[in-house]
Amino acid sequence: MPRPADVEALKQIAILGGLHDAVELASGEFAQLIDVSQQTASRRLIELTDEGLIKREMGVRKQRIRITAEGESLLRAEHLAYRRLFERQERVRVRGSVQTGLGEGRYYLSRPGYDAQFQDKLGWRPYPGTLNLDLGGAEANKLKFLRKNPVYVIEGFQAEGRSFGGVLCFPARIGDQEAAAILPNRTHYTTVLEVIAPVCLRESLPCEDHDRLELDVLLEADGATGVTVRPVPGADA
Amino acid sequence: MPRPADVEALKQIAILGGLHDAVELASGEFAQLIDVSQQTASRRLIELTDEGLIKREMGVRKQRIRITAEGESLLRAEHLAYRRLFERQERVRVRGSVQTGLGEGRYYLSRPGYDAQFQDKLGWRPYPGTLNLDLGGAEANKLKFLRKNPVYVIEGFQAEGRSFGGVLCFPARIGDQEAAAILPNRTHYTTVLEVIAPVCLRESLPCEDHDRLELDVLLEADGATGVTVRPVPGADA
DNA sequence: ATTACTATTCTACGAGTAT
DNA sequence: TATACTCGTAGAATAGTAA
Repeated sequence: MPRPADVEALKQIAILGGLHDAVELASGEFAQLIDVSQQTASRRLIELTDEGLIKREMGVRKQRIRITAEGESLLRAEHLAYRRLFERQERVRVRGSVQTGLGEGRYYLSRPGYDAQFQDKLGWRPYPGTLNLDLGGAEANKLKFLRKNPVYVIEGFQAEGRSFGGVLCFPARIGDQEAAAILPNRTHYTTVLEVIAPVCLRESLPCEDHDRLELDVLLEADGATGVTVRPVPGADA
Repeated sequence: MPRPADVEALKQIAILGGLHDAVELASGEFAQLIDVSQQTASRRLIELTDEGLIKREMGVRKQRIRITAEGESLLRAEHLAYRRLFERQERVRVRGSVQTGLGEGRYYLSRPGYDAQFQDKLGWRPYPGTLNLDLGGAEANKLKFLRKNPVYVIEGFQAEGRSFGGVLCFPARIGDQEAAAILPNRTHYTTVLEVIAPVCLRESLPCEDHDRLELDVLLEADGATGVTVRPVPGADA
Protein backbone atom coordinates (compact mmCIF):
# COMPACT_ATOMS: atom_id res chain seq x y z
CA MET A 1 0.00 0.00 0.00
CA PRO A 2 1.47 3.36 -1.04
CA ARG A 3 2.19 5.85 1.74
CA PRO A 4 0.49 9.25 1.78
CA ALA A 5 3.75 10.88 0.68
CA ASP A 6 3.77 8.68 -2.43
CA VAL A 7 0.21 9.61 -3.31
CA GLU A 8 1.06 13.27 -2.90
CA ALA A 9 4.09 12.89 -5.15
CA LEU A 10 1.98 11.13 -7.76
CA LYS A 11 -0.60 13.89 -7.56
CA GLN A 12 2.06 16.49 -8.29
CA ILE A 13 3.16 14.59 -11.39
CA ALA A 14 -0.47 14.43 -12.46
CA ILE A 15 -0.87 18.19 -12.03
CA LEU A 16 1.99 18.67 -14.46
CA GLY A 17 0.12 16.57 -17.00
CA GLY A 18 1.45 13.08 -16.30
CA LEU A 19 -1.95 11.50 -16.75
CA HIS A 20 -2.26 12.46 -20.39
CA ASP A 21 1.29 12.74 -21.51
CA ALA A 22 4.88 12.10 -20.54
CA VAL A 23 6.19 14.82 -18.26
CA GLU A 24 9.79 15.99 -18.56
CA LEU A 25 11.19 16.29 -15.12
CA ALA A 26 14.58 16.32 -13.45
CA SER A 27 14.80 14.93 -9.95
CA GLY A 28 15.98 18.32 -8.72
CA GLU A 29 12.89 20.03 -10.12
CA PHE A 30 10.69 17.38 -8.64
CA ALA A 31 12.45 17.95 -5.32
CA GLN A 32 11.34 21.59 -5.27
CA LEU A 33 7.83 20.56 -6.18
CA ILE A 34 7.41 18.19 -3.25
CA ASP A 35 9.71 20.18 -0.96
CA VAL A 36 12.42 17.60 -0.27
CA SER A 37 16.06 17.19 -1.28
CA GLN A 38 17.11 16.08 -4.74
CA GLN A 39 18.21 12.73 -3.29
CA THR A 40 14.86 12.10 -1.67
CA ALA A 41 13.03 13.11 -4.83
CA SER A 42 15.14 10.66 -6.79
CA ARG A 43 14.40 7.89 -4.33
CA ARG A 44 10.69 8.71 -4.40
CA LEU A 45 10.64 8.38 -8.19
CA ILE A 46 12.33 5.00 -7.82
CA GLU A 47 9.70 3.96 -5.26
CA LEU A 48 6.84 5.09 -7.48
CA THR A 49 8.36 3.12 -10.33
CA ASP A 50 8.78 0.01 -8.18
CA GLU A 51 5.18 0.30 -7.05
CA GLY A 52 4.13 0.39 -10.69
CA LEU A 53 2.56 3.83 -10.38
CA ILE A 54 4.75 5.56 -12.95
CA LYS A 55 6.94 4.60 -15.91
CA ARG A 56 10.19 6.35 -16.62
CA GLU A 57 12.45 6.88 -19.61
CA MET A 58 15.78 8.18 -18.49
CA GLY A 59 17.28 11.03 -20.51
CA VAL A 60 20.55 12.87 -20.06
CA ARG A 61 19.16 16.05 -18.52
CA LYS A 62 15.58 15.06 -17.76
CA GLN A 63 13.48 11.97 -17.35
CA ARG A 64 10.21 11.40 -19.16
CA ILE A 65 7.62 10.30 -16.64
CA ARG A 66 4.20 8.90 -17.38
CA ILE A 67 1.59 7.81 -14.85
CA THR A 68 0.55 4.18 -15.38
CA ALA A 69 -3.01 2.85 -15.42
CA GLU A 70 -2.43 1.66 -11.87
CA GLY A 71 -1.24 5.09 -10.81
CA GLU A 72 -4.25 6.71 -12.43
CA SER A 73 -6.67 4.42 -10.65
CA LEU A 74 -5.01 5.26 -7.35
CA LEU A 75 -5.56 8.95 -8.03
CA ARG A 76 -9.11 8.31 -9.17
CA ALA A 77 -9.78 6.55 -5.88
CA GLU A 78 -8.55 9.65 -4.06
CA HIS A 79 -10.74 11.81 -6.23
CA LEU A 80 -13.75 9.64 -5.42
CA ALA A 81 -13.03 9.88 -1.69
CA TYR A 82 -13.04 13.67 -1.85
CA ARG A 83 -16.14 13.74 -4.02
CA ARG A 84 -17.94 11.73 -1.39
CA LEU A 85 -16.95 14.31 1.17
CA PHE A 86 -18.06 17.40 -0.66
CA GLU A 87 -20.45 16.51 -3.43
CA ARG A 88 -23.99 15.67 -2.49
CA GLN A 89 -23.64 12.04 -1.61
CA GLU A 90 -26.31 9.56 -2.42
CA ARG A 91 -24.95 6.64 -0.47
CA VAL A 92 -22.94 5.84 2.61
CA ARG A 93 -20.75 2.78 2.69
CA VAL A 94 -20.52 1.12 6.09
CA ARG A 95 -18.34 -1.80 7.12
CA GLY A 96 -19.17 -4.08 9.97
CA SER A 97 -19.07 -7.64 11.21
CA VAL A 98 -21.99 -10.03 11.32
CA GLN A 99 -23.21 -10.36 14.88
CA THR A 100 -25.05 -13.20 16.51
CA GLY A 101 -28.66 -12.12 16.51
CA LEU A 102 -30.93 -12.51 19.50
CA GLY A 103 -33.61 -14.03 17.34
CA GLU A 104 -35.93 -11.20 18.21
CA GLY A 105 -35.73 -9.74 14.71
CA ARG A 106 -37.75 -12.69 13.47
CA TYR A 107 -40.49 -11.88 15.97
CA TYR A 108 -40.64 -8.17 15.23
CA LEU A 109 -40.55 -8.48 11.46
CA SER A 110 -43.50 -10.83 11.48
CA ARG A 111 -45.73 -8.29 13.29
CA PRO A 112 -48.24 -7.10 10.70
CA GLY A 113 -47.83 -3.51 11.94
CA TYR A 114 -44.20 -3.51 10.72
CA ASP A 115 -44.55 -5.88 7.80
CA ALA A 116 -47.22 -3.82 6.05
CA GLN A 117 -45.21 -0.62 6.37
CA PHE A 118 -42.05 -2.25 5.02
CA GLN A 119 -43.94 -3.58 2.03
CA ASP A 120 -45.43 -0.15 1.44
CA LYS A 121 -42.15 1.76 1.64
CA LEU A 122 -39.71 -0.76 0.20
CA GLY A 123 -41.89 -2.58 -2.30
CA TRP A 124 -41.02 -6.00 -0.89
CA ARG A 125 -41.71 -8.09 2.20
CA PRO A 126 -38.67 -8.70 4.39
CA TYR A 127 -37.55 -12.24 5.07
CA PRO A 128 -38.45 -12.72 8.73
CA GLY A 129 -35.06 -12.30 10.35
CA THR A 130 -32.50 -9.53 10.66
CA LEU A 131 -28.81 -9.64 9.99
CA ASN A 132 -27.10 -7.58 12.67
CA LEU A 133 -24.06 -5.68 11.50
CA ASP A 134 -21.77 -4.46 14.24
CA LEU A 135 -19.99 -1.35 13.03
CA GLY A 136 -16.68 -1.45 14.87
CA GLY A 137 -15.74 1.62 16.93
CA ALA A 138 -14.85 4.33 14.44
CA GLU A 139 -17.33 3.23 11.80
CA ALA A 140 -20.19 3.73 14.28
CA ASN A 141 -19.94 7.48 13.78
CA LYS A 142 -21.75 7.04 10.50
CA LEU A 143 -24.87 5.96 12.38
CA LYS A 144 -25.27 9.48 13.71
CA PHE A 145 -25.31 10.77 10.18
CA LEU A 146 -27.93 8.21 9.17
CA ARG A 147 -30.15 9.15 12.12
CA LYS A 148 -30.08 12.72 10.89
CA ASN A 149 -30.99 11.77 7.35
CA PRO A 150 -33.75 9.16 7.47
CA VAL A 151 -35.24 8.04 4.17
CA TYR A 152 -38.31 6.20 5.45
CA VAL A 153 -39.88 6.55 8.87
CA ILE A 154 -41.68 3.43 10.04
CA GLU A 155 -44.27 4.43 12.66
CA GLY A 156 -44.59 2.74 16.02
CA PHE A 157 -47.94 1.17 16.96
CA GLN A 158 -49.86 -0.61 19.69
CA ALA A 159 -50.58 -4.33 19.41
CA GLU A 160 -50.81 -7.42 21.59
CA GLY A 161 -51.25 -5.20 24.62
CA ARG A 162 -47.86 -3.50 24.28
CA SER A 163 -46.23 -0.82 22.16
CA PHE A 164 -43.84 -1.32 19.28
CA GLY A 165 -41.41 1.53 18.68
CA GLY A 166 -40.82 3.40 15.44
CA VAL A 167 -37.73 2.72 13.32
CA LEU A 168 -35.79 4.57 10.64
CA CYS A 169 -35.36 2.67 7.41
CA PHE A 170 -32.99 3.08 4.45
CA PRO A 171 -32.84 1.27 1.12
CA ALA A 172 -29.49 -0.47 0.84
CA ARG A 173 -27.39 -2.93 -1.15
CA ILE A 174 -25.02 -5.70 -0.20
CA GLY A 175 -23.21 -6.28 -3.43
CA ASP A 176 -26.09 -6.62 -5.89
CA GLN A 177 -28.56 -7.82 -3.30
CA GLU A 178 -31.36 -5.40 -2.58
CA ALA A 179 -31.80 -4.87 1.13
CA ALA A 180 -32.68 -2.26 3.73
CA ALA A 181 -31.02 -0.97 6.87
CA ILE A 182 -33.10 -0.24 9.93
CA LEU A 183 -32.35 1.75 13.06
CA PRO A 184 -34.65 1.67 16.09
CA ASN A 185 -35.79 5.18 16.97
CA ARG A 186 -34.99 4.97 20.64
CA THR A 187 -31.70 3.25 21.30
CA HIS A 188 -29.22 5.95 20.35
CA TYR A 189 -26.10 4.48 21.79
CA THR A 190 -25.55 1.39 19.76
CA THR A 191 -23.07 0.37 17.11
CA VAL A 192 -25.43 -2.10 15.47
CA LEU A 193 -27.21 -1.64 12.20
CA GLU A 194 -29.90 -4.20 11.38
CA VAL A 195 -30.22 -5.37 7.82
CA ILE A 196 -33.28 -6.89 6.22
CA ALA A 197 -33.85 -8.19 2.71
CA PRO A 198 -36.47 -10.05 0.69
CA VAL A 199 -34.30 -13.16 1.05
CA CYS A 200 -32.37 -14.79 3.88
CA LEU A 201 -29.03 -12.99 3.68
CA ARG A 202 -27.18 -15.58 5.74
CA GLU A 203 -27.99 -18.14 3.05
CA SER A 204 -27.98 -16.03 -0.10
CA LEU A 205 -24.72 -14.17 0.44
CA PRO A 206 -23.80 -16.47 2.22
CA CYS A 207 -22.31 -15.26 5.49
CA GLU A 208 -21.68 -16.32 9.07
CA ASP A 209 -21.10 -14.68 12.41
CA HIS A 210 -17.97 -12.46 12.51
CA ASP A 211 -17.76 -12.19 8.72
CA ARG A 212 -17.01 -8.65 7.69
CA LEU A 213 -19.50 -7.10 5.28
CA GLU A 214 -19.80 -3.90 3.28
CA LEU A 215 -23.23 -2.35 3.05
CA ASP A 216 -24.17 0.57 0.81
CA VAL A 217 -26.89 2.59 2.47
CA LEU A 218 -28.81 4.75 -0.01
CA LEU A 219 -29.91 8.16 1.18
CA GLU A 220 -32.86 8.53 -1.13
CA ALA A 221 -36.03 6.57 -1.74
CA ASP A 222 -35.08 3.88 -4.19
CA GLY A 223 -37.03 4.52 -7.38
CA ALA A 224 -36.29 1.10 -8.81
CA THR A 225 -38.20 -0.73 -6.12
CA GLY A 226 -41.26 1.45 -6.44
CA VAL A 227 -41.91 0.27 -9.97
CA THR A 228 -41.12 -3.39 -9.42
CA VAL A 229 -43.66 -5.38 -11.37
CA ARG A 230 -45.08 -8.12 -9.18
CA PRO A 231 -47.03 -10.94 -10.80
CA VAL A 232 -50.75 -10.56 -10.31
CA PRO A 233 -52.20 -13.81 -8.94
CA GLY A 234 -54.19 -15.58 -11.60
CA ALA A 235 -53.14 -13.26 -14.42
CA ASP A 236 -51.06 -15.93 -16.16
CA ALA A 237 -53.76 -18.57 -16.01
CA MET B 1 2.47 23.35 5.90
CA PRO B 2 0.82 20.06 6.88
CA ARG B 3 2.57 16.88 5.78
CA PRO B 4 0.79 14.40 3.48
CA ALA B 5 0.28 12.05 6.42
CA ASP B 6 -1.62 14.79 8.26
CA VAL B 7 -3.86 15.45 5.29
CA GLU B 8 -4.59 11.74 5.00
CA ALA B 9 -5.45 11.56 8.70
CA LEU B 10 -7.75 14.55 8.36
CA LYS B 11 -9.42 12.94 5.37
CA GLN B 12 -10.17 9.82 7.40
CA ILE B 13 -11.81 11.91 10.12
CA ALA B 14 -13.86 13.63 7.44
CA ILE B 15 -15.00 10.27 6.03
CA LEU B 16 -16.37 9.43 9.47
CA GLY B 17 -18.41 12.61 9.38
CA GLY B 18 -16.06 15.09 11.07
CA LEU B 19 -16.98 17.84 8.64
CA HIS B 20 -20.62 17.99 9.68
CA ASP B 21 -20.52 16.74 13.22
CA ALA B 22 -18.29 15.84 16.10
CA VAL B 23 -16.88 12.36 15.66
CA GLU B 24 -16.41 10.13 18.68
CA LEU B 25 -13.06 8.49 18.38
CA ALA B 26 -10.52 6.86 20.64
CA SER B 27 -6.89 7.14 19.66
CA GLY B 28 -6.71 3.34 19.41
CA GLU B 29 -9.57 3.26 16.92
CA PHE B 30 -8.03 6.04 14.94
CA ALA B 31 -4.79 4.07 14.94
CA GLN B 32 -6.47 1.17 13.14
CA LEU B 33 -8.02 3.57 10.67
CA ILE B 34 -4.74 5.11 9.59
CA ASP B 35 -2.73 1.93 10.17
CA VAL B 36 -0.29 3.11 12.83
CA SER B 37 0.17 2.45 16.54
CA GLN B 38 -2.04 3.99 19.21
CA GLN B 39 0.84 6.22 20.25
CA THR B 40 1.37 7.55 16.76
CA ALA B 41 -2.34 8.10 16.29
CA SER B 42 -2.44 10.05 19.54
CA ARG B 43 0.50 12.15 18.43
CA ARG B 44 -1.08 12.76 15.07
CA LEU B 45 -4.26 14.04 16.71
CA ILE B 46 -2.14 16.40 18.79
CA GLU B 47 -0.40 17.61 15.63
CA LEU B 48 -3.70 18.19 13.84
CA THR B 49 -4.92 20.13 16.85
CA ASP B 50 -1.75 22.25 17.00
CA GLU B 51 -2.06 22.98 13.30
CA GLY B 52 -5.59 24.19 13.93
CA LEU B 53 -7.12 21.59 11.63
CA ILE B 54 -9.30 19.88 14.26
CA LYS B 55 -10.78 20.72 17.63
CA ARG B 56 -11.01 18.17 20.39
CA GLU B 57 -13.05 17.66 23.52
CA MET B 58 -11.45 15.03 25.66
CA GLY B 59 -13.77 12.48 27.21
CA VAL B 60 -13.00 9.55 29.48
CA ARG B 61 -13.33 6.78 26.91
CA LYS B 62 -13.48 8.73 23.66
CA GLN B 63 -12.67 12.15 22.33
CA ARG B 64 -15.09 14.25 20.36
CA ILE B 65 -13.33 15.52 17.25
CA ARG B 66 -14.57 18.18 14.88
CA ILE B 67 -12.82 19.45 11.79
CA THR B 68 -12.28 23.22 11.93
CA ALA B 69 -12.97 25.72 9.15
CA GLU B 70 -9.26 25.70 8.42
CA GLY B 71 -9.23 21.91 8.22
CA GLU B 72 -12.20 21.94 5.92
CA SER B 73 -10.61 24.43 3.57
CA LEU B 74 -7.50 22.26 3.43
CA LEU B 75 -9.62 19.29 2.38
CA ARG B 76 -11.54 21.42 -0.09
CA ALA B 77 -8.25 22.46 -1.65
CA GLU B 78 -7.37 18.78 -2.07
CA HIS B 79 -10.77 18.15 -3.58
CA LEU B 80 -10.25 20.99 -6.03
CA ALA B 81 -6.85 19.63 -7.03
CA TYR B 82 -8.35 16.25 -7.88
CA ARG B 83 -11.27 17.81 -9.68
CA ARG B 84 -8.85 19.70 -11.88
CA LEU B 85 -7.18 16.41 -12.71
CA PHE B 86 -10.24 14.45 -13.70
CA GLU B 87 -13.08 16.79 -14.46
CA ARG B 88 -13.04 18.64 -17.73
CA GLN B 89 -10.93 21.60 -16.85
CA GLU B 90 -11.68 25.02 -18.16
CA ARG B 91 -8.49 26.72 -17.07
CA VAL B 92 -4.86 25.98 -16.40
CA ARG B 93 -3.00 27.94 -13.77
CA VAL B 94 0.65 28.56 -14.57
CA ARG B 95 3.28 30.17 -12.37
CA GLY B 96 6.33 31.87 -13.71
CA SER B 97 8.70 34.75 -13.27
CA VAL B 98 8.72 37.94 -15.26
CA GLN B 99 11.57 37.86 -17.74
CA THR B 100 13.41 40.71 -19.33
CA GLY B 101 11.88 41.09 -22.75
CA LEU B 102 13.92 41.60 -25.89
CA GLY B 103 11.69 44.45 -26.93
CA GLU B 104 10.72 42.55 -30.04
CA GLY B 105 7.19 41.99 -28.74
CA ARG B 106 6.49 45.66 -29.29
CA TYR B 107 7.52 45.34 -32.94
CA TYR B 108 5.52 42.21 -33.67
CA LEU B 109 2.35 43.34 -31.92
CA SER B 110 2.23 46.51 -33.92
CA ARG B 111 2.21 44.63 -37.26
CA PRO B 112 -1.30 45.07 -38.68
CA GLY B 113 -1.33 41.39 -39.72
CA TYR B 114 -1.25 40.34 -36.04
CA ASP B 115 -3.10 43.29 -34.54
CA ALA B 116 -6.22 42.80 -36.65
CA GLN B 117 -6.41 39.12 -35.82
CA PHE B 118 -6.02 39.73 -32.08
CA GLN B 119 -8.78 42.31 -32.15
CA ASP B 120 -11.00 39.90 -34.06
CA LYS B 121 -10.45 36.91 -31.73
CA LEU B 122 -10.03 38.63 -28.39
CA GLY B 123 -12.27 41.65 -28.80
CA TRP B 124 -9.54 44.08 -27.80
CA ARG B 125 -6.30 45.52 -29.16
CA PRO B 126 -3.20 44.44 -27.27
CA TYR B 127 -0.97 47.07 -25.71
CA PRO B 128 2.15 47.00 -27.90
CA GLY B 129 4.49 45.01 -25.71
CA THR B 130 4.59 41.49 -24.31
CA LEU B 131 5.22 40.39 -20.76
CA ASN B 132 7.40 37.31 -20.92
CA LEU B 133 6.67 34.74 -18.23
CA ASP B 134 9.37 32.17 -17.69
CA LEU B 135 7.78 28.99 -16.39
CA GLY B 136 10.48 27.43 -14.27
CA GLY B 137 11.51 23.84 -15.05
CA ALA B 138 8.63 21.63 -13.93
CA GLU B 139 5.93 24.15 -14.71
CA ALA B 140 7.02 24.20 -18.35
CA ASN B 141 5.31 20.84 -18.89
CA LYS B 142 2.02 22.67 -18.96
CA LEU B 143 3.06 24.36 -22.22
CA LYS B 144 2.85 21.03 -23.99
CA PHE B 145 -0.72 20.69 -22.86
CA LEU B 146 -1.54 24.19 -24.09
CA ARG B 147 0.00 23.48 -27.49
CA LYS B 148 -2.31 20.51 -27.80
CA ASN B 149 -5.38 22.52 -26.88
CA PRO B 150 -5.23 25.85 -28.70
CA VAL B 151 -8.21 28.16 -28.33
CA TYR B 152 -7.42 30.64 -31.09
CA VAL B 153 -5.06 30.11 -33.97
CA ILE B 154 -3.50 33.31 -35.29
CA GLU B 155 -2.39 32.76 -38.87
CA GLY B 156 1.03 33.63 -40.15
CA PHE B 157 1.36 36.05 -43.05
CA GLN B 158 3.77 37.75 -45.44
CA ALA B 159 4.61 41.40 -45.03
CA GLU B 160 7.54 43.79 -45.41
CA GLY B 161 9.28 41.26 -47.59
CA ARG B 162 9.45 38.57 -44.91
CA SER B 163 7.17 36.03 -43.27
CA PHE B 164 5.60 36.27 -39.85
CA GLY B 165 4.83 32.93 -38.19
CA GLY B 166 1.54 31.80 -36.77
CA VAL B 167 0.90 31.76 -33.03
CA LEU B 168 -1.48 30.00 -30.66
CA CYS B 169 -3.51 32.30 -28.46
CA PHE B 170 -5.49 31.75 -25.24
CA PRO B 171 -7.71 34.07 -23.27
CA ALA B 172 -6.27 34.50 -19.79
CA ARG B 173 -6.48 36.38 -16.52
CA ILE B 174 -3.91 37.81 -14.18
CA GLY B 175 -5.95 38.41 -11.09
CA ASP B 176 -8.92 40.33 -12.48
CA GLN B 177 -7.02 41.72 -15.43
CA GLU B 178 -8.15 40.40 -18.77
CA ALA B 179 -5.21 39.22 -20.84
CA ALA B 180 -4.13 36.61 -23.36
CA ALA B 181 -1.30 34.11 -23.53
CA ILE B 182 0.48 33.52 -26.82
CA LEU B 183 2.75 30.73 -27.97
CA PRO B 184 4.69 30.94 -31.23
CA ASN B 185 3.84 28.00 -33.46
CA ARG B 186 7.39 27.04 -34.25
CA THR B 187 9.63 27.22 -31.22
CA HIS B 188 8.66 24.08 -29.35
CA TYR B 189 11.45 23.95 -26.85
CA THR B 190 10.93 27.00 -24.75
CA THR B 191 9.77 27.64 -21.21
CA VAL B 192 8.45 31.10 -21.96
CA LEU B 193 4.83 32.10 -22.29
CA GLU B 194 4.17 35.57 -23.66
CA VAL B 195 1.35 37.55 -22.13
CA ILE B 196 -0.49 40.41 -23.78
CA ALA B 197 -3.29 42.62 -22.49
CA PRO B 198 -5.24 45.72 -23.47
CA VAL B 199 -3.14 47.64 -20.95
CA CYS B 200 0.53 47.76 -20.04
CA LEU B 201 0.82 44.97 -17.50
CA ARG B 202 4.13 46.13 -16.10
CA GLU B 203 2.41 49.35 -15.06
CA SER B 204 -1.08 48.18 -14.22
CA LEU B 205 -0.23 45.17 -12.06
CA PRO B 206 2.44 46.49 -11.45
CA CYS B 207 5.36 44.11 -11.80
CA GLU B 208 9.06 44.02 -12.49
CA ASP B 209 11.61 41.56 -13.79
CA HIS B 210 11.91 38.40 -11.65
CA ASP B 211 8.56 38.95 -9.95
CA ARG B 212 6.63 35.70 -9.73
CA LEU B 213 3.17 35.79 -11.29
CA GLU B 214 0.19 33.47 -11.51
CA LEU B 215 -1.66 33.38 -14.80
CA ASP B 216 -4.96 31.60 -15.40
CA VAL B 217 -5.10 30.40 -18.98
CA LEU B 218 -8.66 29.73 -20.14
CA LEU B 219 -9.16 26.78 -22.45
CA GLU B 220 -12.28 28.05 -24.17
CA ALA B 221 -13.14 31.11 -26.17
CA ASP B 222 -14.01 33.76 -23.64
CA GLY B 223 -17.68 34.61 -24.14
CA ALA B 224 -17.45 37.78 -22.10
CA THR B 225 -15.07 39.45 -24.51
CA GLY B 226 -17.11 38.51 -27.54
CA VAL B 227 -20.06 40.57 -26.40
CA THR B 228 -18.07 43.53 -25.16
CA VAL B 229 -19.94 46.65 -26.23
CA ARG B 230 -17.57 49.03 -27.90
CA PRO B 231 -18.62 52.61 -28.45
CA VAL B 232 -19.53 53.28 -32.05
CA PRO B 233 -17.68 56.36 -33.24
CA GLY B 234 -20.05 59.25 -33.59
CA ALA B 235 -23.02 57.47 -31.99
CA ASP B 236 -22.88 59.61 -28.87
CA ALA B 237 -22.66 62.86 -30.76
C1' DA C 1 24.36 18.19 -16.83
C1' DT C 2 22.15 14.69 -14.57
C1' DT C 3 21.02 10.14 -11.42
C1' DA C 4 21.53 7.69 -7.52
C1' DC C 5 24.91 5.17 -4.51
C1' DT C 6 26.93 5.20 0.31
C1' DA C 7 27.53 7.27 4.72
C1' DT C 8 25.57 9.96 8.09
C1' DT C 9 22.02 12.56 10.45
C1' DC C 10 17.80 12.87 12.30
C1' DT C 11 12.97 12.28 12.16
C1' DA C 12 9.17 9.66 13.34
C1' DC C 13 7.55 5.34 15.00
C1' DG C 14 6.21 2.21 18.68
C1' DA C 15 7.31 -0.05 23.38
C1' DG C 16 6.91 0.80 27.95
C1' DT C 17 4.61 3.20 31.18
C1' DA C 18 2.75 7.25 34.24
C1' DT C 19 -1.39 9.53 34.84
C1' DT D 1 -10.26 2.18 30.69
C1' DA D 2 -8.43 6.17 28.22
C1' DT D 3 -4.28 9.74 26.72
C1' DA D 4 0.17 10.82 25.97
C1' DC D 5 4.90 11.06 27.97
C1' DT D 6 9.97 9.33 27.51
C1' DC D 7 13.16 6.91 25.06
C1' DG D 8 15.49 3.42 22.07
C1' DT D 9 15.53 2.43 17.48
C1' DA D 10 14.28 1.68 12.42
C1' DG D 11 14.06 3.84 8.52
C1' DA D 12 13.63 8.07 6.00
C1' DA D 13 16.03 12.20 4.58
C1' DT D 14 20.20 14.55 3.44
C1' DA D 15 25.33 15.27 2.37
C1' DG D 16 28.90 13.90 -0.24
C1' DT D 17 30.19 12.06 -4.31
C1' DA D 18 30.89 8.57 -8.27
C1' DA D 19 29.38 7.57 -12.71
